[in-house]
Amino acid sequence: MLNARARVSKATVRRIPLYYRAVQQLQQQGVKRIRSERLSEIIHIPSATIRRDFSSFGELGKSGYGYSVDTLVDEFGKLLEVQDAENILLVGCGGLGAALIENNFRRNPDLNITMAFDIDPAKIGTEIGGVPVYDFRELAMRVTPDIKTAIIAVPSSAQPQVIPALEGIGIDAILTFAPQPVVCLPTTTIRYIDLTSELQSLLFTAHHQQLAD
Amino acid sequence: MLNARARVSKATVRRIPLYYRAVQQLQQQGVKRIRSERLSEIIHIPSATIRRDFSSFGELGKSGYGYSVDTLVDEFGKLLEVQDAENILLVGCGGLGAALIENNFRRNPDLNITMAFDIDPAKIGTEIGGVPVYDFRELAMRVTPDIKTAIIAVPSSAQPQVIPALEGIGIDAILTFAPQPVVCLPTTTIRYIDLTSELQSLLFTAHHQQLAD
DNA sequence: AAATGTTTGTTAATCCATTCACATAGTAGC
DNA sequence: GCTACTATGTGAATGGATTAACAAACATTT
Repeated sequence: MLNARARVSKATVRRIPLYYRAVQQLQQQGVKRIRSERLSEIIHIPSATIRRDFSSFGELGKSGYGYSVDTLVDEFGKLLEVQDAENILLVGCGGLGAALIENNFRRNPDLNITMAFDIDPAKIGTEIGGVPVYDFRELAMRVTPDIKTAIIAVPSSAQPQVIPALEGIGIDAILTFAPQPVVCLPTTTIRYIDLTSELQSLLFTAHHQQLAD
Repeated sequence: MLNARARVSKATVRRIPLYYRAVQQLQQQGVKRIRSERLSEIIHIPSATIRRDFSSFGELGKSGYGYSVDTLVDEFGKLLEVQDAENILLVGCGGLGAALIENNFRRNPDLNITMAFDIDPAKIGTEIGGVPVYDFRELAMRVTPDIKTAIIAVPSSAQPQVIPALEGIGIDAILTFAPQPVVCLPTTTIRYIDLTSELQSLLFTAHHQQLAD
């Protein structure tokens, strides 16, 4: 599994889910073996990059043969720990939060939003897509100790109060849609999805493009 | 404005929206000048990176003084073309699509989702947050020629049909939530937001982290 | 107006990631 | 088993982005 000698670069980490999804699809199609060159055509990542990425997880392939699809599914599955379910809490049940609950990463049975929090009395006590919505002030009371991951979909201004509360109950991985930059504990891994920034930088590139990007 | 001699790196482009948002906030707070060192504390980007980024747009600052907040707001506003409204169409009015319409980038009056498309008869003809939902088969008929930008929030499997249709009506900038990699015209700028991948790579980092990231 | 202090813009150094290119190791056919 | 292919894994080269560090430019104070 994780090759102690080789370090896995950040860029590689961001690609693991793409690899995993692609080899899963191949497996479902009954494909048994895959060459880096062919995989490159499917996911639009250069074959040299694929080979280097794969090799940082050990020697997964065979010269003159390629990679066994089953092996890749296994290995990436282990890397992403898809065997043990990841229970996730969500803070903020506005339109975006509700959409995330309803979606609930349906393709990935190991990813489950199991509870949600809000401060709106109209929402507290209800269920969204079978997921109970609790009062955010009852966070510590309601949360189960298996939950280490949170998704934040609250207005940016509310985020500075949310993060310390989450850290206080043992959350160490946070995905947030609020662009407000925050200070968090060194043990907390945080990732931002900033929809407005994505759109604005996309438009900048489109408007100023000489060459395709 | 755009400094012809200096080229703007992709990494810089992705930061422009963050800079714009920060200097707007400073302006609203009545702040007149800002040093790169101080801005660095606010947005958590190293001051050297900020200075290098800013200098790629011309000499915006003054030695021994810093940057005028008003100048920065002006310049970044011009770069992002916030004076002329960008009309956007949305394809796919499921939970996520509806949430995006209702949000509609409210902080940015220049970004407007003005029409939406779906193939569900139950949705066609309705309005979501004041935005009309049309039949996707009427795309060419309904679209106005001012629209050059689209957001796709359809199931991944439907995306290969959606993209060529959009390109056919002159769309050249696409933001999509469907991770399915696609081939598109060289003149089309496309950006993916892949929620599952973001979450999976976040979890990988959190689980395997020795050092904070 | 001179002296002191501050902060930029940029050159050089470093770091990280991608890509090339090929020796090596294995496959497939005969 | 031997020969001709094929595709990996990786050392070396390249490219892109970040960071350090400082001369030059301006502000401020006296």
